[in-house]
Amino acid sequence: MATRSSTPLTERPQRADAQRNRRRVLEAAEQLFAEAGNGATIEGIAKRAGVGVGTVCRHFPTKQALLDEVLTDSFREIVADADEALASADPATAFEQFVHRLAAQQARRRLLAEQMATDLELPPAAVELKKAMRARITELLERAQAAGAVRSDISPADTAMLFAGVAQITAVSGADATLRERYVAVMLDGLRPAAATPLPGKPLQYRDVDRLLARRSRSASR
Amino acid sequence: MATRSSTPLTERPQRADAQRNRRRVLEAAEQLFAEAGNGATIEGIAKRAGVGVGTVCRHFPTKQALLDEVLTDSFREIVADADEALASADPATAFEQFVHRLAAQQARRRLLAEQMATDLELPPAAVELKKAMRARITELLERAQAAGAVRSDISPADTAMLFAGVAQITAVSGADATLRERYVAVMLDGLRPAAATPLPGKPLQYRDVDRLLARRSRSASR
DNA sequence: GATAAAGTGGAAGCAGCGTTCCGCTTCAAC
DNA sequence: GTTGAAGCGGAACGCTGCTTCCACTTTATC
Repeated sequence: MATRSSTPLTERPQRADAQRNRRRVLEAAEQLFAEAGNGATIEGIAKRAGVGVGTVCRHFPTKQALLDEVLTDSFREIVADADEALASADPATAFEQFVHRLAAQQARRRLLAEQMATDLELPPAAVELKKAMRARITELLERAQAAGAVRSDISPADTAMLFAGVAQITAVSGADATLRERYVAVMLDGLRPAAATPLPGKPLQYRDVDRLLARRSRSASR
Repeated sequence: MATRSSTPLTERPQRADAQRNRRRVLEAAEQLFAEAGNGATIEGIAKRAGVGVGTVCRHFPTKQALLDEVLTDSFREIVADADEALASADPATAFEQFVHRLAAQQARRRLLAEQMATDLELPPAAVELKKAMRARITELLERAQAAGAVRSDISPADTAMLFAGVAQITAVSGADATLRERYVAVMLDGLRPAAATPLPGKPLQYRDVDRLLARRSRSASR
C-alpha cells in the first residue's frame, strides 16, 4: 500500500498478477516472520509465497522494507483493537480486553515483539501509528485507574513493557493461546489495587522508552 | 573447565598464558553475549579479549561451545542463588529474594534468557544444572505456597516463564536494575493469594516446557 | 641459553543470506 | 492476433561471520 503508490497519476495501474503476487508475498512474510522472527529468510518467504526471490525483491527492495510493511500492519491492528475496546462502556473490561488483544498481537507476530522492544528505525507511517497506539493505551489505562480497577502507581509505558514481556516469552517458546492468557491474567492480578504493595523505582515514561531504545540501537546494532 | 580436562593424567598442564587467555575470552564472551545476545560475533569477542580469532577458536572449537560454557556458568550461579535463598528461614522472603535474583541473572545475560526459552541443545553439564535449578525453584515455590504467601494455582514452570518474560523484556530494551525490580514486584503482587482471580488454563508442567521447546527447535532452527 | 612443544594471530576458506541482473514469459491495449 | 511494456525466476554477486590452517612467537624444560 505504501510502495506501490509512488505513482502520481497518468500512469498505468499495477498489473493484476503483480498485485496478486504482492499480496501473497506479504502474507507469506507475515507468517514466516511470526514463526521465526527476523530469522526468516527472503528465500523462505519467496518459496512459501510460490514466487522467485527476484519477485519478492522487486516488490520490496530490501528485507527491511518488507519488515516495515508487516510491522505497520501490526500497529494498525493494535490501534483498531484499542478503538474497539474504548467503545466499551466499562473501563475495567475495556482495559482487560485490550491487554489480552495486545498480547495476542505480539505473540502472533514475534517480529512485532522483537521490534517493539529493540529497534528504533520505523517507517514514517508506523511512527504515526505508534503514537496513536500510545495515546490509546494511555486513555485505556487512565480510565481504568480512575474507575479504581487498576493500581495508580503504574504508567502506560509500564503497562506496555509488562505485557510485551509476557507476550514475548510465550511467543518465543511457542506456547499456545491458553497459556498466554493465563499469564496475562496473572499480570492483571498484579495490577489490581487490592494487590498493590509499594513498588521500587518510578513509573516509566514513554520518552524513557525511546531513550533506552536509542541508546541500545546505537551501541549494538546486532 | 570442561574443554581443557580431556587430559586423563601423565600429561602436561596447560601453559600459563593459555590459561590466562582462556579466562579472558570467557569473560569477554560473557560481556558481549550479555549485551548483544547471540548476535555477538567471534571477532568482537576476540577483540575485547585482546586476542586473535584463532585463539578463541582453539579454546572453544565452535561458537556453540563457547556459548555452552557461558550458559553453564549461568545455571551454576542460579543454583547457588537458590541454595542461598533456601537457607533463609522465612519461605515468603526466600521466594521473593530468589525471584529477584533469577530475573537479575537473566537480565544480565540476555543470552541466558534467550536460550532458556528457545534452544534445546544443552551440554551435559548444563542439563544436570538445569534439573537442579528446577528442583530448587519447585521447593522455593512450594514452601511459599504452603506458607500462604503465594497463590496455589500456579506451578514452578509458570513461575519460571513469568519471570523469564519480565527479565527478557527489560534486558532486551536495555533497562536498568530498578526498572526490572519494579516489574518483578508487580509480578509478585500478581502471585499473592489476596489478588488471585481464577486463571484460565492449567498450570504449566516442566515436561510441557520441554515438549514446547523440542517442537519449536525442530521446526525453525534459526 | 638451547630446544621442542604449545600457543598465537590473522589471512584464507567456506557457507548463508540479501541483493542485483538479465533473458524469458505474461499481460493488456490496440 | 500483435506488440511492447511490465513482471517473473533464479543464477550470480558480494558481504558478513564462523572455521581452518600455518608460519611465527612464547613458554617451560634440560
